Amino acid sequence: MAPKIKDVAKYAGVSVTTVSRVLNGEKYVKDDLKARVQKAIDDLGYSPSHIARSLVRRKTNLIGVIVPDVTSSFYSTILSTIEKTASLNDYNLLVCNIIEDTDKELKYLQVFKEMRVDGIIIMHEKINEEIREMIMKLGIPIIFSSVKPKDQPFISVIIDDYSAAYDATRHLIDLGHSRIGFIGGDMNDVTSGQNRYFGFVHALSDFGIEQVEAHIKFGDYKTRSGYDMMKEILACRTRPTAVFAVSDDMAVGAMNCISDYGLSVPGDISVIGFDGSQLTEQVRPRLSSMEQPILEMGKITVLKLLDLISGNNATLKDDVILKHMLVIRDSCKKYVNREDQT
Amino acid sequence: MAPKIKDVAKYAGVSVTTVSRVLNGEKYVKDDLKARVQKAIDDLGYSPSHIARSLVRRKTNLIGVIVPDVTSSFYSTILSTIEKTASLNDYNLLVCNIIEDTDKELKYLQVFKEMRVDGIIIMHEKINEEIREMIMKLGIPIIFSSVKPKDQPFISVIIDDYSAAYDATRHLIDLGHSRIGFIGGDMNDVTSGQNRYFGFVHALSDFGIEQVEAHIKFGDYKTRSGYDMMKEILACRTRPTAVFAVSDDMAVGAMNCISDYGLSVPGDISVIGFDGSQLTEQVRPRLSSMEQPILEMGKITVLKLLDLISGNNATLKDDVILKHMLVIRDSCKKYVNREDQT
DNA sequence: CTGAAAGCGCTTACAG
DNA sequence: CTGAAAGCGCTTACAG
Repeated sequence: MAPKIKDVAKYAGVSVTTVSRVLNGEKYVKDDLKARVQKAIDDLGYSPSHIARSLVRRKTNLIGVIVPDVTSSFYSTILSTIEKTASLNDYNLLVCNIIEDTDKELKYLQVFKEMRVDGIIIMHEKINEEIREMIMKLGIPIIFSSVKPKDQPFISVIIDDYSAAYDATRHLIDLGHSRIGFIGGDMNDVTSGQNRYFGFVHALSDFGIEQVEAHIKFGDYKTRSGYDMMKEILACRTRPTAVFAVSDDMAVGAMNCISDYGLSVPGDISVIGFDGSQLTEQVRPRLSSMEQPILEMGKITVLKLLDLISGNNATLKDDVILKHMLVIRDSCKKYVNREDQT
Repeated sequence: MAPKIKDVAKYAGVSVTTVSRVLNGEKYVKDDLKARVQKAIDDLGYSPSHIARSLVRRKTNLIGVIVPDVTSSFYSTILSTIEKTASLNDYNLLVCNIIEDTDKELKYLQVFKEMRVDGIIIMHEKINEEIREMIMKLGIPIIFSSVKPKDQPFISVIIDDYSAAYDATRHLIDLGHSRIGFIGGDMNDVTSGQNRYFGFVHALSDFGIEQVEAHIKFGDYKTRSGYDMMKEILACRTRPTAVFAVSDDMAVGAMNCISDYGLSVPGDISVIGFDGSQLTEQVRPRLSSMEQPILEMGKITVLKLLDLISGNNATLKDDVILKHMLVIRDSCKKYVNREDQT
């Protein structure tokens, strides 16, 4: 059995109170006692039970994290920076991977409650009434990262998805494209579904560009659905000359589809993605993308949560809006009218 | 403040012992009492403190996981299946992301100790003396997943990396290639460095194929290094007609390099990867790969660990060796002698 | 079938 | 500066 504080006290010939004091770096311990205790700790290889400490301190230094899909390039990256920031601040992560599974999510929230985690980070916006209620009842500080669920009082760290989508579309327009396809997300998602869609639509209308319904599809953010949606778009009589997909994964799927159908990116169709995941550099042509500041987003999410936990309520009610950034790579080119060419 | 067991007892008019009993589903509680307690629990919205329970039960249902890099396609996939299996068995994951940072790893092992995790999963094999000692002293059940550190008494769930690499090389040989490049891992890693390298080398020699030193490079398993190593290989006077990279990420880097240099995969150079990550399907051409059974590996790792935790020591000393599997996609083709062609 | 009491391994007033 | 004692929120013999 691992030694306990009592063993250390006995070994050092002091009270457990004194041992506790040197453990917690309190002053008011004479140097010689402190030294004896330290020696006892070293000799016995003692380390305090976090469990027991948590119980009395009413603080676990645990953060529960709900990720929609760790295998996604975007989420794994934001998770890695969340982990890093948490670790730097002596917090540990209880990671829960949810793949659109409300029951599992409820179960995990229950676990978070029983574990008495100090805070929670959620990275999806499919918050139904049941989950919403659960969260409210929990009474645990919570922050949403990269999303902002509809009509919820929760704090988010996000970008302005509407403007980001607008700017991405604008980029294609600036390149001379006027037949622009769109592969959106789930329209039940406000942040990554609706906002990005409306950014796209409004950019089109602001520049007097016609919206072709058949060129507008909605996927689930993953590569596979980007592929499938692109396939449907390519089946149309007239094809778009550019496509905007609201996730890099879908954009890559779209690129693959285009190339599997014997067309070229960006020769025949330009493609722009969204997120700024590492996939953008792993594919050829390298994918232009409207990037989220992923590392900063994860970091700020944790810092903000730690603020909430320590009760810094000043101005904490506000969302943090980070800046998006267009990163141009090789998947988009200027539109050239083929007929003019000949 | 959240209600405690005492509050429930008072509300229901019974002792805390009785409440505890219905909480733990013990028999020997009269139905009417049980009903009253259940009602009290529901009315008060009570849920037991996992912290307090852990303290007395000496069991936390926590598994500490050390991942070398969650943003890697391979590790995020194995992590997701580990999480799934753990969750199904009512275990939770404390996730630690290590990027070759011994200090952080030691710190985390210390945290695992203080947290009194029930078990540990480690997914890298860079176990130096310090870490080894730490692990031994911990006295916590531990399993290595996908790797087997050199000269350590720890149990691993792995494939036969030597044979897998041999078979991957053999595939290229069967396709008629005789100038075969190799992008290996860290030769300090027995599993993914040495074993794969020797599998490659022995396949060559078994088939009487010359080993060209200039075509043999070593990276760090990531896309970037696959790119850089391929660049060095391409700088040689004679180029290989096929390349085997010991991770899919590096293989993709190699493919990208080849294509950036105006050559084609598999037209000019065939490429085969290793792991079977989802990247294989996300790139074009789709990457042939010597695949590890990732999902099974993660699952078995957890189940084996749970066995260890519950003290099933029978035959537990043995590693689990899973089967590798060659998955042929579009990145390799039969070698055709250009001179014969003309 | 039920409850009072001890104990899990710590921290924290309180008293000296 | 130091220690005895209470308490964190549970479970588990033990007794009845």
